Amino acid sequence: MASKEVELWVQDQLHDVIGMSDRYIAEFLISLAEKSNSSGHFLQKIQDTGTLDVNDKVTRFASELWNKKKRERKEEKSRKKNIRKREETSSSSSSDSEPEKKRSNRQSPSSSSDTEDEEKERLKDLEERDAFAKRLRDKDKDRTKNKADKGSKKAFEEAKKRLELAEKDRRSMIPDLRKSSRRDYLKRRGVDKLQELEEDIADDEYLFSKDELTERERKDIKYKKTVLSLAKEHRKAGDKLKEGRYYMPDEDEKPLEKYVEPTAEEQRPGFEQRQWEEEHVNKGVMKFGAKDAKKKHKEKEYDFVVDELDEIEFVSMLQMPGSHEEEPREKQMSEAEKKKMTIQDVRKSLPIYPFREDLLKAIEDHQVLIIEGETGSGKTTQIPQYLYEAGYTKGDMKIGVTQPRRVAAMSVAARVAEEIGVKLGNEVGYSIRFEDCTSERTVIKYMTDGMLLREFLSEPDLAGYTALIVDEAHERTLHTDILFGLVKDIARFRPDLKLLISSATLDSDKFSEFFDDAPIFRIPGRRYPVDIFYTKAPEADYLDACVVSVLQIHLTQPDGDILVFLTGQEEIETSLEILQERARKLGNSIKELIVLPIYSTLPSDLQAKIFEPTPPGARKVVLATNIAETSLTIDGIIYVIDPGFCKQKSYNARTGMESLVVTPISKIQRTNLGNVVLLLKSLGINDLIHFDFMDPPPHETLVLALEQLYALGALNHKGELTKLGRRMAEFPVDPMMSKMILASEKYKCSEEILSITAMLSVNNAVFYRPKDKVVHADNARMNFFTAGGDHLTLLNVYNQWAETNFSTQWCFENFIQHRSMRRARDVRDQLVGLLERVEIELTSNSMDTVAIRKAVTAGFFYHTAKFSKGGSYKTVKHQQSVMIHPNSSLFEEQPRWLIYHELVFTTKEFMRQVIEIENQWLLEVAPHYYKAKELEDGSSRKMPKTVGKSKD
DNA sequence: GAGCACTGC
Repeated sequence: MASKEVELWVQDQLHDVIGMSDRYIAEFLISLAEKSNSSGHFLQKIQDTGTLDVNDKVTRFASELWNKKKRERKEEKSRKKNIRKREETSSSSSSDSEPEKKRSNRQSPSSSSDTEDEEKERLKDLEERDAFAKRLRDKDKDRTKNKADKGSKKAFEEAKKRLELAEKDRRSMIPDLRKSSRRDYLKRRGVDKLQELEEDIADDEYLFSKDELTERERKDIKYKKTVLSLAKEHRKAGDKLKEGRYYMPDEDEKPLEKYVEPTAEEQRPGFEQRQWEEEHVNKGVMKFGAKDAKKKHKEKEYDFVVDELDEIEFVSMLQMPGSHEEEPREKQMSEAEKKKMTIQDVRKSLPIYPFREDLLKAIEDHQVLIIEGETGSGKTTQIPQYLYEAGYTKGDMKIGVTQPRRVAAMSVAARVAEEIGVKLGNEVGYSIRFEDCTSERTVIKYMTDGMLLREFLSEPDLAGYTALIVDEAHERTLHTDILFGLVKDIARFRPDLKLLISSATLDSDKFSEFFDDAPIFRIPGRRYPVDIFYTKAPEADYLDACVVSVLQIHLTQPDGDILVFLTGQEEIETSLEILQERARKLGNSIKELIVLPIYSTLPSDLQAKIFEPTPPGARKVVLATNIAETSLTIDGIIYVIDPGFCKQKSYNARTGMESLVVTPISKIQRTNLGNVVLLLKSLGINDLIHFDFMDPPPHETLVLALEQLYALGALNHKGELTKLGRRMAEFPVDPMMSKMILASEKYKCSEEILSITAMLSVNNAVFYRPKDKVVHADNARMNFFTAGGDHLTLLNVYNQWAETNFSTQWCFENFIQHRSMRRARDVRDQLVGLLERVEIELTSNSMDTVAIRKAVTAGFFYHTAKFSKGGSYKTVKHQQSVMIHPNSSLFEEQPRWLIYHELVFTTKEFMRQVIEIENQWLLEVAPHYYKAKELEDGSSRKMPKTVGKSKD
């Protein structure tokens, strides 16, 4: 936990060290220090950001800060005790004392301490809450029995499809490659990188010559040397190498037939035949980013290219060798041979296989094990099977495996089901939001980490599991972080539960430390060699460079589609135009170039175009945002152009220190913790301040979340979960939303509120607004405007869509994004189920917009703003100046009082999704939070009367 | 008068 004291100290020092100071920089440096395992390491990290010249001052500062943090951590550790009580929330009085104090000062309805009545009410509520929780548990028991087969066929097919298109490994490989390419690009930007590297090595040798080096440091130095020598060789080779690259062909020269000196391999007899076979095998299996071991082809087919016309300067070039290189490349097998390879053979060929026995032994010996292994080592698919084969699932016990992404959970489960030879959903299943493909037979269960978190609600001790694998732990989502704290705790009182934390190389030490120095099991080796090229990417005009690269590839390289990563819609549209224009100019002299854009807000029918097979003789270019990085797979892509730029506007990014922003400061600061707090409280964790987070969120963020939950009525004045809070926890939405949903019971409009919630949760992706049809799109949007505000407009959209029987065509005609609507429907369906679960009836009251708006107010009274002057608003609690977003239906109306759904800071502080309310409602729905005095209008003029019916 | 992208429940 970053203490205020240290932060202030850093801010102070910064003036001296870099001549300026800023809170965010201070926060950033502190978090950097926290993540470093020595002050030297910390200094290196500072250096890596490329923003500070490392001089004496900086060095001294770094060492002081690191030591401060170290001391702080020590103190923290000794203070921490596991205070948590594990039974279903007891009504004991152990609770957060801090927020309580704050609350009683500021917000308690009566300033006096607990009256008798209050105490009675509290106890009654707790009783009701526990009774409710028990009912839920009973319900869950019944339900798990008939989960089987529900929707599993559809899910099975879907997963199969996904599997064919994509394997998990390639999904994670591409982002890894991109990440490392970006990281290195940033690290190495500068004038002469080679020189710097040389100096670096010299420095290392000088600085650490006397120290005992760790394995990694040795590796690191060796790596640097390899890079240097390769790069030097490359330089020497100079033009000779360049010739092998793209160039603009002369008119009469056929680029593809350019003569190349035959290699030894080529001179061996039968080469052409082999080459032909290879080509055809590859045609069959070539897919974008297919880095997986199963498809057997080498990685070299993908070039990461960014270059200017004929000036390609590699900053560094190296091959990360694969441990299996000495074996014949399986790629060279004939198709018939390939088929012979049974699933078992494939399993045995994975890098993890030789370690099977050792691994099982280690798992047997240790309760918690950190598993470190490269992507592609087979850990995700194999370890659960090893455990299964070793009998860990005897007696209907389960092995749980978490994945950070839905598709990963699905496709890996499908893969493993296939390997074991069972139907997906039977012994092997997966569980993700909107889709539960498991049955009572399921013993290996893949799921998203968020799903496991939800599972805690109904099974707080995870009694059904003998082993839990947290895969891709290095991705560190908020969910996994919480999961770590929970499982670490569970492991203490369930010694039979095995805990495996699987991670790529970087962070295993940190995981080990967190899990009380758990041993690390390393799986060495990489299945296939991977080539990485870093280019000295020009910072300016990189868009142009991309376009040039595309054309170069098109003109000079063999068939195969191109994928270009760009940062946003605007750039995609620009390059689309340029490419089409240039291709047109070249006319019939070149093969057809099909340019297709893809970004998240593009309607799905247009998105689908990128999956259509490329016609013979043509080449497809896909211009994509990061969307393609993780969530889709395109056949036929052979060339990937990645300029290494990543737009990352963080909440804090307004400091002008852009290079610092490359590392986001903390996900937690941008996330609403309320949800998490509610979940933890529901799990009986009362003392959140001392919850064992791997990286604790800022203290204030936690306290704020607690305060907000109190105001919403989810916690009582002792910080205990109320019945309302327990019910709210069931909903996978932010607390204000779940409060709004629960409040709809009282106003008899739960149907409407659910629709609104669903629509709000697909935020800002409802209306489609293509650049070339702005006017039409805006008109279409305005046609949906409904008196009262944006929530009602969204409701209107949903209802109209529902009336057309959820028609795609209708969406198309009305500039509505069908994909978002489908998601809204999924969300809504889920919410309907949950509403039933928390014992609330579905009721509809669509005409009474006052009721609907009151329900909204009951959840969002925090977000009240009052008209001030000059078209601007002031938030009631913080007197912050805000504006209505220009897209809002109330942009011109400017009602006196309104509730906003969220604040976004772009060019100004905007309220997005606003709804008109009356100030009196605030007293009705949140009397404990608002005093009548705060809500005085300050004007003699009365508000237009709209009570009972909305205008219009 | 606006406008980076993506993941998860």
